[in-house]
Order: sequence, then C-alpha cells, then structure tokens
Amino acid sequence: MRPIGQRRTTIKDVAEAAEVGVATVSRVLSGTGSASAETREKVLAAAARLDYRPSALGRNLRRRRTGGIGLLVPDITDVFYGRLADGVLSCARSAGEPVMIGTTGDDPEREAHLIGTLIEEGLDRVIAVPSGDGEMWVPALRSGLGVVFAERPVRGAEHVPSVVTDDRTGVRTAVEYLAGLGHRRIALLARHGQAQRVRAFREALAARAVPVDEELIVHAHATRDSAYAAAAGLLQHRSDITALVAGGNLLGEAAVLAARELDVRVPRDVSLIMFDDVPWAELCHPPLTVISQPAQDMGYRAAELVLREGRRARTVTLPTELIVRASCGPRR
Amino acid sequence: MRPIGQRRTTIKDVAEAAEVGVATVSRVLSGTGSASAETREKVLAAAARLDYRPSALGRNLRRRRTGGIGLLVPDITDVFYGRLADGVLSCARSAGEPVMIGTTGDDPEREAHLIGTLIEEGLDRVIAVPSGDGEMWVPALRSGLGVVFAERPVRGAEHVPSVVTDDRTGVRTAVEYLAGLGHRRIALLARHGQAQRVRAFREALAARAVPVDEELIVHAHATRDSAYAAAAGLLQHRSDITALVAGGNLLGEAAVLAARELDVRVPRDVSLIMFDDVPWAELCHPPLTVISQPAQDMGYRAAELVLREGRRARTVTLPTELIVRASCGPRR
DNA sequence: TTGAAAGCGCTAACAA
DNA sequence: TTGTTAGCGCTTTCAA
Repeated sequence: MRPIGQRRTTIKDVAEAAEVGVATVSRVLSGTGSASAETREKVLAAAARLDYRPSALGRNLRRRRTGGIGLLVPDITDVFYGRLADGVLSCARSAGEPVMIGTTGDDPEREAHLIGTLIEEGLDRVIAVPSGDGEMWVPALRSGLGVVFAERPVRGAEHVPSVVTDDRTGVRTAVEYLAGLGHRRIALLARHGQAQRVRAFREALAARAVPVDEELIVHAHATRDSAYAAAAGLLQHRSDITALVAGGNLLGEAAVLAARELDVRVPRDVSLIMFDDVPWAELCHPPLTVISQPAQDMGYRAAELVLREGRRARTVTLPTELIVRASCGPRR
Repeated sequence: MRPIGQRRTTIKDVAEAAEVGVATVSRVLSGTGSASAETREKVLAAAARLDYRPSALGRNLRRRRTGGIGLLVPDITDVFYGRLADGVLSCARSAGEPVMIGTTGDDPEREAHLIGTLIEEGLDRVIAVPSGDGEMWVPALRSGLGVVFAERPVRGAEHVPSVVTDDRTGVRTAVEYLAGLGHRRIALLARHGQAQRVRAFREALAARAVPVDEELIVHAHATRDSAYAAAAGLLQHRSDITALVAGGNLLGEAAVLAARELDVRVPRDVSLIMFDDVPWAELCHPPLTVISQPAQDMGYRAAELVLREGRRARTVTLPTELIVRASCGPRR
C-alpha cells in the first residue's frame, strides 16, 4: 500500500543534513540527554527543513512497547460506552497517547481474543469494561500488563485498579425515592453481571422493610432484544408491580417500549427510574427520572489511572445523582 | 511498566526449541513459503509449548507499516458515529485488523494533528469523517496513505474513495413527503458542511415549485448547544413555518427540545422530519418520522474499501429510507 | 557534549 | 525445503 511516494525521511537523513550523529538527533528531539545550544539549533533546523517525523515503529521496537492505550468496551453504539470512550480519548489526547479500541460484545471469549491482539500489538496499558468474571485477565496481568477496569468491579480482582459508579448509593437513592412515593412492589431490571446493583437493591428494600420478591428481579443480556424480552415478560406476568428500576439505558429503553406496547402507562400504572442520564431521557414521553452516572468522567479517570498510576491498585468510586423528571408518581 | 514478568518469548526461542532457523519459524507461522509437514509440526508444537505470540512490533518495523486501520470521527458520543465506528470495527475484526481511533471534534486543526499521529504510528490506512475542506489530507494522500472518506463527500477530492449516503434522494423524499401533506413553508436545519443537503433541499423545493426562502435554511455546528440555538432561533423568529427538516440526530434533538420550550406543538404547529433513525426517535413524543441512514453499514463498507480496494477511487452511495411515524401532519 | 555501534523482533532475499 | 544474514528506524550504552 504505502510505497508510492518517496521514502520516508528517517533520523539518519536528519543526522546527515545536520552533520551530526543519529544519537544526537535522537537526544535533541526526544529532549533526553544534553546538547549544546548550537547543535540543538542545527538539528531542529534540519528536522524542520526535512519535515521529519520520528517513526513510532522504530521507537516502539527499541523500547519493546507500543505506548498508547487499549480500550475494550462491550458496545460502542451504546451511548454510555460512547461517553466512556470519549472520556478516555479526551485524557489520552492531552497525554498524546494513541488509543486502540475494540468491542467485546460482552462476550468473554471475544474479550480474551482482543486481549491477545492488544498484547501482540505491544500495548501495555489497557482500560476494559470486563464482560466475564475477569478470569481471562489473569495471564495478561501476570505478564505485567497495566489494566484498569471501568464500570464493573470484578470479584476477586481487587488488586486491579478500577473506576466504578457508586451502585449501592445509586440503587438506594432510587428505591428510597420510589418507596417515599408509596411504592412497595418494586421490580428491578438488571443486566447479567450487575450483581452489585442487585445486592444493593435487596438491601435497600430490606432497609425499608419491604419484603424481597425474587421474581421481581429480572436479568437480561446487554442487547436490545434481550432487554425487551425481559421487560415485556416482567410487565406482562406481574401486573401487580407499581414501580420499576432499569439498570441501564438499554434496559430503560426496553421498559418504555414494552410498557407502551402492553398499554402500561408511565407513571400512572408503573413508575420508572432508569440508570444513566442519556439525552433521550428528556425527550421521552414522559421524560424519564434517572440516576445519572458520570460515564465520560469514568473514562477520563480510568485513563488517568492507567497512565499515571501504573499498577498500583486503587478503586475510584464515582457518585450518582437522582434527576427527577416525570416518570414516577405516587402509588396508584 | 511492562518489565515485571519474564522476558517475552521471541521467534528465536521458538527456533531453538524446534531446532530450526528463525526464518523457518516465521514462514510456518505466517503461512508464507513452504515447509515440510514434519518441520511444520515441530515449529507449531514448540510455539504452542512456549505460548509464543509473535510481536507486531518487530513485524511492523520490518514491513515499515503498522497494518491496522485509523478511524477519525467528529464525536463518538453521537450515536450516528457510534454506529459508524461499530461498522468499521466489525469489518476490521473479521479481517483481524486492529483499529486506532481518534475524535476530531469537527475541528480541522485537531484533525490535522491526528493525521500526523496516525502517520507517526505507521498506520497506512485511514477512514475519516472529514471535518473541513479536506485540505489537510493532501500531503498524507500524496505520501501514499490509503484514505477513505465516510459520510461526507469532499469537494475536489473525488479521487479519494468514499462512502456517503444518498443525500439528494433523502432530502427530496423528505421534502416531497412534506409537500404532499400541503406544506410550503419548509425549513431546513443543517450542519455546517452539509452543502450537499442544502443544495438538494433547494432543488427539491424548486421541483415542487415552492419558492426558496434562504432565511429558512439555518446552519449550526455539530454540538448540542449550537444546534439548540439554531433551532430555537428558527422557531422563534419564523413562526410562519409549518414544517422542519433536521439534517441529523443532534439537530433533531435540538428541534424537539426547542419546540417544547417554545410551546410549539409537533406535529400540530410544525411537522418534523429528522435525518438518522436513532433508537430514541421512537421513544420521543411524538415518535419522529425520520430519513434513516445506514450508519453501521457505512462504516463497514468504508472498512472494506480501505482494506481491499487500496487506493482506487470509488464512491459508494448508500440509500436512505423514509420511516413514517407521528411527527408530521397536514398543513395546519 | 558527542558519535559509533549494538541491538529490539521480525521478514525477505539469497544461498545452500 | 531450509538456514544465514541483512536490515527496518530508533534508543541507549559506552568511549572518546
């Protein structure tokens, strides 16, 4: 593909033009080591004149690492991960680091495969939204890969730095709010793997002394179809519920769609709270009350962690916020 | 960061273990050249035993290119570009190519800078949603970079392969539909750079013999704020319009929000058609009639083009589709 | 302060 | 069919 134009100018060309050794050019351009003002001038001038751009290829090989950040998210079409990615990119850009991205589709196998690719490419820093139990990360971690987990905590991987939202408080806030409106038959629509939120949900109910009906905790995969099936099933079989908490924007979307389809009116028949404040929450009918999560901030912090902190374990927990709109009402 | 574990196993280790030369290992593993069944066995076994992963670093340097695809989009939090990126990733994955991503923020300067980074990294294939007049691509193209433009055609760069939507037909379909409902004062909310759509808009009006009121063609930058300002301004100053075409989902979002804010009812006061069928279009109140664009397909095709076609100029035009929902009504 | 030289891990040309 | 060898462009000793 490439070889159509002329040969790329290399450090050697610059050295020749500046009448110095390649090592000197390297030193001056990378700011390492010392050089006389005069030499520096010569080198800089020559580099500018030849429009020299150091090749990352040579540098990477020599350094035996690529630099740059790997980013693994389940689904880039989900705005939540879009915003997370945006945060990562924003931090990476200010650090001058390139970002290699891959989507796992929430499939551990695909994730494992992507990890392999990243390592092969020489990346040594990765931000990932882990899709499984984190098992596939063990060898990579052992080999010295710098990993930061985002959004989802991994059980048994507390030694891996991670950035998560405060699920416990978020869920409690939602449940408290609904309970305050008089609701007692509250359902939870969760994604597989959101164990934390499910636990928090049970706790929050218990704290309000409302009995936990396990049938009202429904799981779905992170796809529109699965989410819709779960929401529809719930709404259909349990017409006694008066409130519903959706654990993410895909689940919330499914809930709205299913409710409409089944002629369940929001908030008259059931109140709805969704995790994640996406733009459409406000455009929806009715506008959705949400627990917002700082997705873009999460990405930014994860990037900071992976760039600056190295391997030191550290978990950053980001706060959520209840934004009241019009999808919740008093118990009918 | 990396050097914590043991040294990575290299091709040399495998060669030793298999008792063959490094070239043979390279040949067997890359499938190039020939090797006796016996040798192949030995090499494969040794590679497996040592858990060998060839380093892309060495290969890249030798080949003087990184392989992989660079992807430049204006904003990854915009679902349209999210889906486009998803298409690229999907094709890249089946081709086994890594993807390096960057966001331009629709800023030509930032875009130029990113191009530099990609070249520095040794990438020689890029898919980009160009944000300016494409001027900054000239040197890159001349140096042999394989570029495919997506979504937006670049004037004067017809020799660069690109994948775009059929703007002309899309816009005409929208205008025809609105005109068929009796509308004559139709406004267009366009992003800067959507010259094609603006042109098509004028043509479509002319075809229906409705005079073009240049004041009804309003431009905005690709941000929520700019889009909102444009939409609000239009709705406020020109209460005589009865229909509005939004040139993208951000603009449509802004139109809905502004209409709501100004107490302009859709579709009673003004009919609304939005480009791009995003999930929330259906959740919106009222559900939005849209001109859908195959964003993910666009990404996939662009990736195919950049991977398979090399530099051969070729423009792929993808069809749009009118999806009628409830945001358009007869002229009041 | 500077330059020569030794590789980083791989592939491809060449020779055997 | 196989092995030897010469780099790819860069950084980093090591001596001067």
